[in-house]
Amino acid sequence: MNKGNQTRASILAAATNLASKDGLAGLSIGSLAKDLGLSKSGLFGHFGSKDALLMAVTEAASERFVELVMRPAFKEPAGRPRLERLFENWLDWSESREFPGGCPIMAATLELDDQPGPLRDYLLSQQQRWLDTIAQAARISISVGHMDEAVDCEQVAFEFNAIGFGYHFSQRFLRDSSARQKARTAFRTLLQNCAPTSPKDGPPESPRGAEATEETNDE
Amino acid sequence: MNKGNQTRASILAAATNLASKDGLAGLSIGSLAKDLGLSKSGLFGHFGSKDALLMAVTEAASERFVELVMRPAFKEPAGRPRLERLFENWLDWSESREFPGGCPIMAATLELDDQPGPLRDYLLSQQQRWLDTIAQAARISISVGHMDEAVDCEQVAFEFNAIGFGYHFSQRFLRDSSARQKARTAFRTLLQNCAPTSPKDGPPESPRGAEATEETNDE
DNA sequence: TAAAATAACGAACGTTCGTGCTTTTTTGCA
DNA sequence: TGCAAAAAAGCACGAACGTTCGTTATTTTA
Repeated sequence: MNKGNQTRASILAAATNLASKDGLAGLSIGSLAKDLGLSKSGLFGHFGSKDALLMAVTEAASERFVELVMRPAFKEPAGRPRLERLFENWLDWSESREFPGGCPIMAATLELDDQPGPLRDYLLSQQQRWLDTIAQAARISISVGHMDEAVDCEQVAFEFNAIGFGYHFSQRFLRDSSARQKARTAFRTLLQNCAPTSPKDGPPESPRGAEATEETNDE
Repeated sequence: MNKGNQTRASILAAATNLASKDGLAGLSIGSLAKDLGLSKSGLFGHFGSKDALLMAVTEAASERFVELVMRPAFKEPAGRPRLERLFENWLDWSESREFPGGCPIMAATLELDDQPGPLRDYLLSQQQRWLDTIAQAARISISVGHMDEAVDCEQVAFEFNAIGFGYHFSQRFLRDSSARQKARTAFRTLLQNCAPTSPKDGPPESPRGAEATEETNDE
């Protein structure tokens, strides 16, 4: 590996750390350079602009997410085990030592929800990919008989994701030490509600997500 | 009302707007003054420091939250209706025209999870109050027979909150037009899972939250 | 209506921001 | 070992940041 790419990588690592703690907006080239013992201009030369640096940080984190969270889950057998693995990997990722300030993608997502531009576009595509992966895993779960056919897979993805957000909030902001257990409990309930009508444990119940058109009073 | 308090109020309103879109970190006195047609120093004099301004914005939003979300829910009968009202009010609040960039409290929460100080302390106390309110409403629901006695109310608060976060994400970042419906569905499922063992509709099921000590492999 | 208090102003402070230049140092290859 | 290329540093810029100052204009109180 070149010297250039090498320091570029170390810059990205330090930048990820900083962005994790202070957000993308809180990431300044000056402080980043000081942390690394580099000059501002020397660091700057590696990326050409602040926006390019932010994009590079985001891309790096995103690729790492695929590597650590998504990819290993596909070694699990299709269906419920894969979904469970996706969930556990995500929690692990969220409290990884790699991100002392929490998942930078989630932080960036909430930071950029009203700031259009290529960075938001990229994040959006990645988030949709993530939700698609969950929904697709749910669809496979149905086809292998781990879930009821009436289950709404988009709804499952929504709730899967919601539990993750709730966990992140409880863990990082509230510092609730039982956050992970609560997230696990919520996730188990979610899967349980999706179980086929004749599972080996638990009584039958009405599967969720079948009520596409329902009575909604307002809106 | 004094002239001073009057402009102070208008400053707070404009600042809330700005913070809603760009986050607390993105709120600058210069741009705020320009928006209002004031001088920087004139605006500055009302608060004495940037931190004080941020705190004032947060307090104002928090008080408004109590007024618009929490308070009206207590006009509903105790139990399930109150919980439902809390939830709907929260969703309404989240997409209120008052906050073009989404709930500033939620944004601040995710922004400050690693920045200790009085502002974080205040937000933490408010968030805990919010979660306590939900848990307490669940406890009352049990006592009036709307929920099973085995229900873990802290767990309910966690999931209630998680659905709200998931909604905020889907609505504001993904721009998913069915976000609200998904959130409603998730919430209805949550309540359904908490129903007493002999409800008038739906088959019996194992109530949640009773598994305090369980097998957890790692961690 | 006169006096006291407050609100708002404009200019300037020192600092940090991102970003260009130019120069020096380091690296990798013939 | 010498030399071109790449990397890093140095310096400077214009703008924006939060903040302080002294002064003027406007309210409020007496």
